[in-house]
Amino acid sequence: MTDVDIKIENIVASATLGKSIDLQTVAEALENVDFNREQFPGLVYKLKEPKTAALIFGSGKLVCTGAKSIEDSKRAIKLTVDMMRTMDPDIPEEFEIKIQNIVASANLGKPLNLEAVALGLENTEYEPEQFPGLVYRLDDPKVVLLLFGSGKVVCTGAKSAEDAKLGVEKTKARLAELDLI
Amino acid sequence: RLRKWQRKIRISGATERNLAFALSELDRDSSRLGLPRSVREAASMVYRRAVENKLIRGRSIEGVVAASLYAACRKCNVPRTLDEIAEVSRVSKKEVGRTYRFLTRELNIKLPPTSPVDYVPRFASELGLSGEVQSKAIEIIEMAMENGLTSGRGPTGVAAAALYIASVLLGERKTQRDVAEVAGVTEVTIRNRYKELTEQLDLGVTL
DNA sequence: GCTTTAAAAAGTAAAAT
DNA sequence: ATTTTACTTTCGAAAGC
Repeated sequence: MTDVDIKIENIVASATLGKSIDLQTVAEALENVDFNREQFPGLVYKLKEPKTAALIFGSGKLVCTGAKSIEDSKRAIKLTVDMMRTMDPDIPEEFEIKIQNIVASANLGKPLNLEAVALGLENTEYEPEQFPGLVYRLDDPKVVLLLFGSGKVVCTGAKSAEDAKLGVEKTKARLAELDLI
Repeated sequence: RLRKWQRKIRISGATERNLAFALSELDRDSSRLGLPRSVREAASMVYRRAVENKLIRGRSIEGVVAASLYAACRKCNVPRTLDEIAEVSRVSKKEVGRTYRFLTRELNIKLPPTSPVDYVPRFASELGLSGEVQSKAIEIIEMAMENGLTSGRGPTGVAAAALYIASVLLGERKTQRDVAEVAGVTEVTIRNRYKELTEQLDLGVTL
């Protein structure tokens, strides 16, 4: 009844190094880097393994996106910071990493009649003219789901894998409760 | 007190000016879209309610007018797409959509997603198709809805494909290109929709 | 609100073959 | 006419306009 397989598709995490960074120096030392201060204050650093992209800021804070597991996300951040430390030895070894958002996909198994779901389910937005998915906002856990006619689902906004899974399970239970699935 | 009174006059003057501007903007957009007076009145009602609830703050009058008109069209079952609204107003599609969501939420306006059926009369008349073809198209759309073939699909694409099929079935054939043009979708979309409809519904004819 | 990043879902669009 | 690329929606953090 509550068995739903979730696949983590993307993780966004942030870290604070506690020391300001000279982005210009980093930008000049590496090739696989994008940096346009006028366009965006962060320097973009991409890793092939794990396949991620890091946004590094002058304040010493950074954001990592693209990882498919929490472990990979942390590993990518450590690799990125190690790279930065080769240019600035003062960057600390220990720093905090916070998972900010987890995007996961799942399949409810049966197709959904989105028109019916839009009428029966609460807190939904469904505008097929603009997007094929129905937006469903859950309060607990505080996540947002995109429901598709195929029965496939995307859950985003979760801070933990547990919440992402819980979000999908609660959605499935609510749909069953309303006889919409 | 005198000053307070003067400010009030100044403010109400500005309020009236803004309302006059909004209504002229509404008239301009409405006439460009060829909308009947009843829809304009419905839109002005939405706009006035937005003003009463102080929903204009931080938003442009043009944007609120465009969103009010978009909502009124849907409520009156003579829908215009966000693209069409954006074209006649000087508001981007994104802004119209965002303001529409805001207004419907704040004013508790609950509108079901646009039905492809509501696009049939307009598209059909622009194509010069008969009432029989329209009825057949609506019949096809209702079958599609019952079989879950409209979930997630754009209403204009479904309406266009249904009209195309109906025109062929009743011997008033229109080209996919002509139907696509009035519906504002591509021929590929019509093709994809009619493939799905003819494959999954018993429409009795091989196209 | 915008800018930048990544990723899935499914529909639609535009450009390439 | 089919394939590829790309944009729509959702989320969050970062610094600054």
